[in-house]
Amino acid sequence: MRRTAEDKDETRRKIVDVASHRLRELGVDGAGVARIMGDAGLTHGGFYAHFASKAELVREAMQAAFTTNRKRWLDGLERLDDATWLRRVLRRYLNPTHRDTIGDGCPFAALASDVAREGPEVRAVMEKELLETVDRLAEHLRAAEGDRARDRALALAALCGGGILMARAVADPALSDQILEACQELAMRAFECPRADRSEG
Amino acid sequence: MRRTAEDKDETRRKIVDVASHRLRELGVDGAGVARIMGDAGLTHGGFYAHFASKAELVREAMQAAFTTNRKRWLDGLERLDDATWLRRVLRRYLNPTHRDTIGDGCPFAALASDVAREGPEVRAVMEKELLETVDRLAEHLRAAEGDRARDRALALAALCGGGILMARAVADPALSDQILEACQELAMRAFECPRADRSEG
DNA sequence: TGTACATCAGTGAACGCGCGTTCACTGATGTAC
DNA sequence: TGTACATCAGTGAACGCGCGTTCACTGATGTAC
Repeated sequence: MRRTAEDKDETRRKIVDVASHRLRELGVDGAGVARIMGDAGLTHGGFYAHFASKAELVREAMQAAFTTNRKRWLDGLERLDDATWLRRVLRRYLNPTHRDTIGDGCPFAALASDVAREGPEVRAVMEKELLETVDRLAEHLRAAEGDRARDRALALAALCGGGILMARAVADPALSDQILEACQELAMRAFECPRADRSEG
Repeated sequence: MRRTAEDKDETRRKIVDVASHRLRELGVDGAGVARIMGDAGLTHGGFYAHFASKAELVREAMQAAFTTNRKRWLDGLERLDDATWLRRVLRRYLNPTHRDTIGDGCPFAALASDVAREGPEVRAVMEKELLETVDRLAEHLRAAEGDRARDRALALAALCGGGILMARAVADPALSDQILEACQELAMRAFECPRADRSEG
């Protein structure tokens, strides 16, 4: 069954991709090596031909999830003015579909309390990826906020992540929707960009 | 070794108390029945004389943690005007000591992404307890926000919980402190109560 | 071109371990007479 | 008051299970001659 180096790379990417979804859905403890390998169409024994440990996979999968998600939230909005840009990003992120598809969604929201219990290596990956996103947000706050743009972006990220987390932690769907709306509104107000009407795809 | 009914109640309370701390520290999966019973000074076999299942304990422990924490954040501030009250609550909650003592801290922040993966019973407990806290916050926003007080309080809770979660998820202590400060500042601005100086215990 | 050999991605059984849960038991206590 | 019995909180061994990890192996491929 030997394949070329390219085949091996492809298998490895497949494992990371599956893991990035299963980790978000099931948590770091909940997503086992055997389950991930099985979903990638492999048996669990071969895992250590690709990764030194589960911890290494967790780090890579988290990184991959962040990369995909940044594109999802931020791409395609390049030509908008800052206020409109922010409104669009908030509406994309604090969104019922995002809330309901945890396996595809924001890895901070999916894994925040798991990562708080992990060691410094995992937290370092989370930090690097969060800051990458925060910097992207800060670019669009700089004109209004100047030197405080990064601090504002940190708090905005906390509000957004916290909003999704709270919306997922309650039982009543109507309340959950209300949380998402309320977080959007507070963010709009904090950044002085009044809420637009509901039109947009 | 039979004890009176009062002794049994006390044992049960002890188990719930230990569990409420261990769950926050180690997560729902990480805090095992044997570990919790051991820390309560018992053997694990006796667990089912007190609880129908681990899930039942998780629900009770979460509830107990919320009750203790509400007192911790909200008590002793009764005579303050709304703006000062909010400033004090934010400084108590978005606090490095709170961040560093996860086992004693806010159960939403400790367990948010765990609970997002749990069934409706656990989420119902989380919802009930979150709303109890949100109502307490809303009382102090009503004068300024009127009918929107509850929505504002929901978003404020998301910002605070998200702030602690993010502060715990990063590796660099200085950045972590900065996140806590930035969240306080954004909340102050959103509720138009300018930041006071650092004095207060 | 044909044959022999080396490589190594992936297989599948097995390791020790801790999980939630069950259960026969022990032994201090409360109750009945 | 003294004795016999019933109660049941707590003990500790055991259950099946899935975990992360290890390892001897298989067999398709690339390379050497």
